[in-house]
Amino acid sequence: MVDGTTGGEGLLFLTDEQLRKGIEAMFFAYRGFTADPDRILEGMDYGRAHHRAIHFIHRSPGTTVSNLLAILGVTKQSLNRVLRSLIEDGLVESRVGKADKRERHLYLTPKGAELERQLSDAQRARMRAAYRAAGPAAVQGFRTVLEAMMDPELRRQYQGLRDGNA
Amino acid sequence: MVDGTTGGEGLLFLTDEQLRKGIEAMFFAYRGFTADPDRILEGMDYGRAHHRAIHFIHRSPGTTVSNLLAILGVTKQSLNRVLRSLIEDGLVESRVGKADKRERHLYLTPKGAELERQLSDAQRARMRAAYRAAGPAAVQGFRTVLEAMMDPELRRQYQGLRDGNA
DNA sequence: CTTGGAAAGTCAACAAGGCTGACGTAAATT
DNA sequence: AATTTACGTCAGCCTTGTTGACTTTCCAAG
Repeated sequence: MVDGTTGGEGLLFLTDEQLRKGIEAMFFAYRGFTADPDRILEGMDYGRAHHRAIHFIHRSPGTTVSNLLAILGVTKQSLNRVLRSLIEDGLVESRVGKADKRERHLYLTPKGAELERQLSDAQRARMRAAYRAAGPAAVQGFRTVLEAMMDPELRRQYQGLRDGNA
Repeated sequence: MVDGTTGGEGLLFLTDEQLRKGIEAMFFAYRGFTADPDRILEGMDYGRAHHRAIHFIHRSPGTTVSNLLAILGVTKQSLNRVLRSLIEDGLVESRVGKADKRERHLYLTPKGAELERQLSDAQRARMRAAYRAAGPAAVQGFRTVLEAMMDPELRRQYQGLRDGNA
């Protein structure tokens, strides 16, 4: 179907074989991407789901449960299980909203921030090594392709995200 | 720690903020990456684990269970459950090895190949759209960074993999 | 020929982290 | 006053990962 010779110019990067390579690169790279935090989390009572919650609360302090739900793309029951344990263990604080008292605003406690730092240090270290090895131009391309792979809705989450916290 | 001003030249791509963006890009992009096959699989009795097995059997017909184990990075009990259902349903064929009769060589049946095609068509379509939108230079960078992110052992799996099927 | 160990398969039990459905409560909105 | 929204929770289920124990088959070394 895609023969790479259609245009005669440089469409060889769109062959099925090149696409397969890209697909496998995503698979193997994602394993590396999660490996370090996973290693830190194992042994604690937490897993990848906790890491994700902590990450996004750190990034958007005061975010609501609804916002988090939209970003993470899980059900509230699933998120609640994770959040409950984090709150019980004193890593996350849940404050009733001032303007709208139905909402819960989420913050990392100092203890939560400490774990966040530990996890993201590990993840950033790998990322930094990869970036450094690949160079700025490659990083630019990396980000461009990833962005193009996202669902449009998630792309908006990724780019903007200043909305919703009016 | 990383201030981006150290060299005076172009190290801004190594700031913590840039790294965080990269981390989130991986997170959101991976969701898109798996979304289409997941959608096809839901309703069938299969999941992402079945997809992965089918993909790598398609790519390396005649591969052994051990090889697959090494590539997928799961326990044999986990893989076995998946493989068993695929074999029972007639998507995968397991042939006793000629040279070493302990080994099982795995092949897709026509029915298995048909599902593989369906799944990878969907995944490739998204990949192709992303590649096309980003352009060849970006794709080059994308692959370079992903490769740098892999664990060394997995990078070897990714690159080589003509071995092991003596 | 015997035996050690590798490859594969199987059973049981368990955990994380998804899901649906149903229900409750408080607060905001209409 | 009625409805909708935001959140929490209980119960139950599924997929996919895990460990541990055990068996069968088979190759290869002693």
